Amino acid sequence: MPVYRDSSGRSLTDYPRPSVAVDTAVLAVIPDKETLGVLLVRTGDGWRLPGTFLHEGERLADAVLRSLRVKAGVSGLAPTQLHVFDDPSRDDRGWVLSVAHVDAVPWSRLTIDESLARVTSVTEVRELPYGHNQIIDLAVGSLRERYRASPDPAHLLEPPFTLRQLQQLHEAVAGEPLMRDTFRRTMEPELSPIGEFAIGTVGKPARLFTREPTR
Amino acid sequence: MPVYRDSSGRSLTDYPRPSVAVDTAVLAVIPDKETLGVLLVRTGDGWRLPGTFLHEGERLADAVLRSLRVKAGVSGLAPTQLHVFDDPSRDDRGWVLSVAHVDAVPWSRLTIDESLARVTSVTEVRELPYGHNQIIDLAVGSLRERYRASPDPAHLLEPPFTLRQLQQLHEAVAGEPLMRDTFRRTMEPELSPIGEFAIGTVGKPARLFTREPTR
DNA sequence: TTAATAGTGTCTCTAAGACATTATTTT
DNA sequence: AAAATAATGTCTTAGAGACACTATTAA
Repeated sequence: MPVYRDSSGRSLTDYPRPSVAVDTAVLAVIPDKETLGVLLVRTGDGWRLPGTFLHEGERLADAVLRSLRVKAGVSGLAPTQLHVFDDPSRDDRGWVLSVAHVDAVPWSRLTIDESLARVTSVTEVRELPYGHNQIIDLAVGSLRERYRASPDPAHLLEPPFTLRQLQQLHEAVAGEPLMRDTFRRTMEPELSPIGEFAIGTVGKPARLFTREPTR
Repeated sequence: MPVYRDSSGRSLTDYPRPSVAVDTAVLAVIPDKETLGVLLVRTGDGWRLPGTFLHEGERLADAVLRSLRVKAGVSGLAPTQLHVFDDPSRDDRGWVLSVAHVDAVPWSRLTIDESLARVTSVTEVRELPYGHNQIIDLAVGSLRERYRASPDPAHLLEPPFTLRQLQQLHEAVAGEPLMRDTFRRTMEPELSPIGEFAIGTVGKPARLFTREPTR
């Protein structure tokens, strides 16, 4: 295949190009705390979001998946782009653009090597390098937005589940209590009762739902 | 300044890197048509969105502004990132990432060289190369979202203006008629009457507003 | 039986939508 | 005066929020 030449006879690689990295905020609901946490990996002198440089011919999403397989043992995610951070002085190693990503994962699917990574509650994250705090803010806002109007869009809950379980998940994501009546009215049209009921719980057994829409 | 070396003794530029481009959908309301238009520039064999390669050490937003100064004679914009297009086979010239941007500009500030560029109604845009149709769709959706809840956020209208002028602008952006009562109730809290009235118009003179919030 | 929780009914208040009425201008 | 448009009032309906009541389980 012939190399493209522009009007000055130069190929694309004759011009300066930045390195391109991906950094990802992997969010999960921490079971005991009932709150959103973010996956951080250890560096020489602190913590940062997992990230990697884009390899030749690689898709951004694939670079994200590759970085997460190694650092957190998770696969099968579907990362979403948030923003490109492009401040030339952002990274002291050189000219590096970073494409920030977000995804959410069920806690049970995170298999973390404690010596390499940990999950920190988003309200307790310290100052991170490379503007990673800003990525976390964007990521949390983005996830909260998605969870406002529809039931568990990131599939953090394994169906079937009860409305209460769903609401507790949404409250953990939102970081605040939600109103029961409004929550039910908003979510129920997008749920299907499977005709069975929760067992072994105190109180009247709750109907079990799947995420399938009613229509 | 010493060059950074990784654990293999290589610098960042020893690894393959993509070229990074910016492509921008510049949207404006076409006066006669009362509809959204997008700025297209001529290429050898058709039309495309204005774009350019990122120069060394340059910010993405500055690359956008540089490309638009030349092609459309507009300056002072504030482009917003939409998405990074990263399909390695997207551009037949090589490995090129494109960061799509959007901005809106008052029609009166577009000074177009007819031999280089034109503005086409977004409903009449033909098939474009490099996935540029998708950028236009994202751009229009993004602008419509911004205009749903607040009065002329992109400052397409020069204050002072009447509620009718504002509604006509919003209808051009939305691409559909809006309900007068709802529109007024939504927008009026974020407008300040300047105490003067439109003159030379048929009917009862309308109050003039500025975009300043009432609080 | 009591405590806990689910499911359902319903009251009030507000906002959206729709429409009518009045005010004030140009033609 | 007639036509046009702005400004305002108000009626109806739907939904949000709040709360009460009933149903059904475990302890």
